[in-house]
Amino acid sequence: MPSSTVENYLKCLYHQELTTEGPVAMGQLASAMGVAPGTATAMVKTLAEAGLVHYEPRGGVSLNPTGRRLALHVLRRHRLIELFLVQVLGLDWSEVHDEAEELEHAISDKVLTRMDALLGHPSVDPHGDPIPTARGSVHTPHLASLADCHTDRPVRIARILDQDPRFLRFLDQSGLTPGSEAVVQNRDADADAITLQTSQSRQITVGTAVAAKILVEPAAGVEN
Amino acid sequence: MPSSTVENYLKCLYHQELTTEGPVAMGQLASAMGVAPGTATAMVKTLAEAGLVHYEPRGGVSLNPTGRRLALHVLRRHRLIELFLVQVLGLDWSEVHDEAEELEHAISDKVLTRMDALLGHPSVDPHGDPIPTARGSVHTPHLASLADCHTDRPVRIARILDQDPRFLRFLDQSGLTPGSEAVVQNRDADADAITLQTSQSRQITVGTAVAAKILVEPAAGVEN
DNA sequence: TAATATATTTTGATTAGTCAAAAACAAATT
DNA sequence: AATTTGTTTTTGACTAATCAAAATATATTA
Ligand SMILES: [Mn+2]
Ligand SMILES: [Mn+2]
Ligand SMILES: [Mn+2]
Ligand SMILES: [Mn+2]
Repeated sequence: MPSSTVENYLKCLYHQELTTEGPVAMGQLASAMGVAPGTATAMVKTLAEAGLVHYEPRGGVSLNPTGRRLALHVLRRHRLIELFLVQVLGLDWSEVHDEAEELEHAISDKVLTRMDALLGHPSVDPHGDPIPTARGSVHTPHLASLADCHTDRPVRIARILDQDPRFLRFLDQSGLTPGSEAVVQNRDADADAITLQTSQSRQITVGTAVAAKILVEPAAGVEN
Repeated sequence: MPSSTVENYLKCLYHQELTTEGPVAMGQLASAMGVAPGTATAMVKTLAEAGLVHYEPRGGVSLNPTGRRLALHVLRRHRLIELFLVQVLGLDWSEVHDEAEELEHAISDKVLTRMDALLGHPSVDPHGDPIPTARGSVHTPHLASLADCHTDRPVRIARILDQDPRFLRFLDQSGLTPGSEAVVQNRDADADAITLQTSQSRQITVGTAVAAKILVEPAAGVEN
């Protein structure tokens, strides 16, 4: 069975591929994994050896179907665990990512199946990230962000593209958690500022970089 | 932080010390851990180096206070996880030991604390094994076994000294799970046989080796 | 006491994962 | 076309955990 190191590399490659067209460069993988470049090269060779990726020296690396299936299985474990920790054990959504990063390698399929059932076969985790199915498919609807959605129309926060605990706690404080609603009132490109009204009628201003990490969908009952 | 290998060795030493007077021999540790003798020697040296055990070459090894505290902490995690898996996720008591053997190294104190609270600060795990407290004390009442308790008096199964799934499923089938009651009707030393009546009025005969692994206490309402 | 058996330790290797730094390559710039 | 820059790969080394087999120490037995 794959080591937790292998699982982490595969998951990392999966994430990198989502935001990269074509193969992933060694440098990109190395910095995403927080290892030296040579370490990434060595590891990618063993992943290729194990039949999990396609590797072209100096041409980058990409998951093959086997590797992608495994990556999605790890991701499923990760996200179900996160939701479990929040829903069943009452941990804060800002702290579950790091916990899940360890537990995803230790939990058996039997336990995972029970957790999934207990949670009612959920489709998204506490951050709104989609949970891959047991058969390895992910449904990732295209969502606008606060940086590019309609203004003056109620939207519901659907997904947060950042796991940083500080940032998540800030969103909590601001009432910008998945499920809550908001309206973008103004975008000032020069000032890099986006002003919005939360459902608690608070007015908040954030920069574009932050707004782009907050994905939204039209609020319930609102036609797009 | 200690590696999971270190944690396993410490836990193993703790168990061995319970049934050994004086230091634990290298051979005993090696076979309990399922490693070659030389591996045990090497590992014990690094444990001594790390200030967790006292090691006398050719004289055996024993936990020091630091090592024992750590061992008990791992044991606490192990047993709370077992109970959690049974009570919250509905796994069978015969399969939780192996699961816990992995999870005990992956779970944080924060998660452990939540599990403990959710379970109502339990004192024993699904096998009746006492759960060490967070401060590292274990209450291990002296219990008779079916091999040496009174005959013709109702007893309650309190603890099972074997984690083997096959054995645990056999006990399940026989109605000899912790909490259930039984009466020893007859002991035949020559035949190595102990006959008992279960609370479902079934008659069961087991050998001494098995009876010795089933610890009991006087049934409720019965004066000793 | 000497010989033998048993347990323990040492030695030399192996595997997974890592780093630092040198070498090689590819791309961009002059 | 030649040089500079940036990226990738290679090399040599290290740590944790392990094994097999040789060497050594201790106990047992004769
Ligand atoms: Mn991980
Ligand atoms: Mn998540
Ligand atoms: Mn373990
Ligand atoms: Mn147990």
